[in-house]
Amino acid sequence: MFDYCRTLLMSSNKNTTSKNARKKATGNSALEIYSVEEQVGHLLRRAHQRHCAIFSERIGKTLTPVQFAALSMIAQRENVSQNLLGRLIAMDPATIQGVVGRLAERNLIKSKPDPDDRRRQLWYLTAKGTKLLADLIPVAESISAETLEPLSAKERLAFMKLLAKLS
Amino acid sequence: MFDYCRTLLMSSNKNTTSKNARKKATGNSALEIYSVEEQVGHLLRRAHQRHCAIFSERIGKTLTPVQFAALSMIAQRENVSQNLLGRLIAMDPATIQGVVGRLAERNLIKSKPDPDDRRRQLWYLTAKGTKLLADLIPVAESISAETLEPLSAKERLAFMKLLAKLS
DNA sequence: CCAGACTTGTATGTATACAAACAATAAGCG
DNA sequence: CGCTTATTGTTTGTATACATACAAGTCTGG
Repeated sequence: MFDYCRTLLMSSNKNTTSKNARKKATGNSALEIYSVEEQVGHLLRRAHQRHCAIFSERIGKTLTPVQFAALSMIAQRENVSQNLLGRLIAMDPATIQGVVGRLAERNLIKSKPDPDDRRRQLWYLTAKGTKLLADLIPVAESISAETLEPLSAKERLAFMKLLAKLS
Repeated sequence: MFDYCRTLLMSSNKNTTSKNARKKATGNSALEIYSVEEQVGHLLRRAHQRHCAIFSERIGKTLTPVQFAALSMIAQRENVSQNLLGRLIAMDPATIQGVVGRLAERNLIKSKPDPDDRRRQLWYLTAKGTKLLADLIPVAESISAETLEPLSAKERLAFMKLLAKLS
């Protein structure tokens, strides 16, 4: 999963090299000047895509980035409800449900009813989940490093500061 | 679509405010120090999420960010094959197929066979697609601006430069 | 204490996003 | 020319991501 970006980087891209194939401007309309590739949104999408490709290369089929985030957060906040877990890592209730379900299916997390609220289940790591997470954290750190690898040490710091303001 | 991030920002977040609920460290293991929320990958995901929420707020159900990107690129490179289009905006062949299909269904784009390659269809904008794109480009520009709004003018420039290196 | 508002979790439907496998066509090479 | 390899597009299956609607439980103001 998520290897597409890498494939792109490695491919010869024979057909993408005709960079000057852009339409001749017949006027000055926005339509002929606007360039999606230079927009923040597109660059954010690409950067995230690249990160996921690196993640997938290192961690492969063990966990997805989102599953890893959920597992990490459950480690930080033991006995967390599904809903709160979602808010903590910015996931929709409908989304977190699937994530939690897949982690539970694999016995990485378990739940018990909340004594204070009959609607809630409180989630915690199993021994298997704890072990897996402990094994993966060093890898995750190297993934973060590789994601930022194109930047100098100074740039990395600056970038992280600015990025934090946009999330 | 994509309004979840906005909902989050606006909600009172009653249950997320207990920021010190983090487990007491009983040792010095990576497991108790590691913090997903501070990782590049997570921040990239959040920033992209926020951008999509802004996009959805402004453009709503008309087009998704990805559909808009595809439409824009077809405007820039008229008579582009599905596959090349995907490469130009960093989309999997399987993904771009669905995107192109939905745009075609709505008569925003059309295709003709490539005389040089019987496998290819060459895509171009319909009048309706051209009109829609022209109408949306100013909105898209304001979306980019709002996405970067938390940064100062200087910071925006710096951020875009660094982000471009990571995509 | 109770009616309305909110929260939690579920379900359904649509849209990315990608892996993997495939058929049809094209291109390269001996 | 045939053989191999690469490209194009499709299909299937899984995993986010979110809107929308909903049932069940909790909370709060009057």
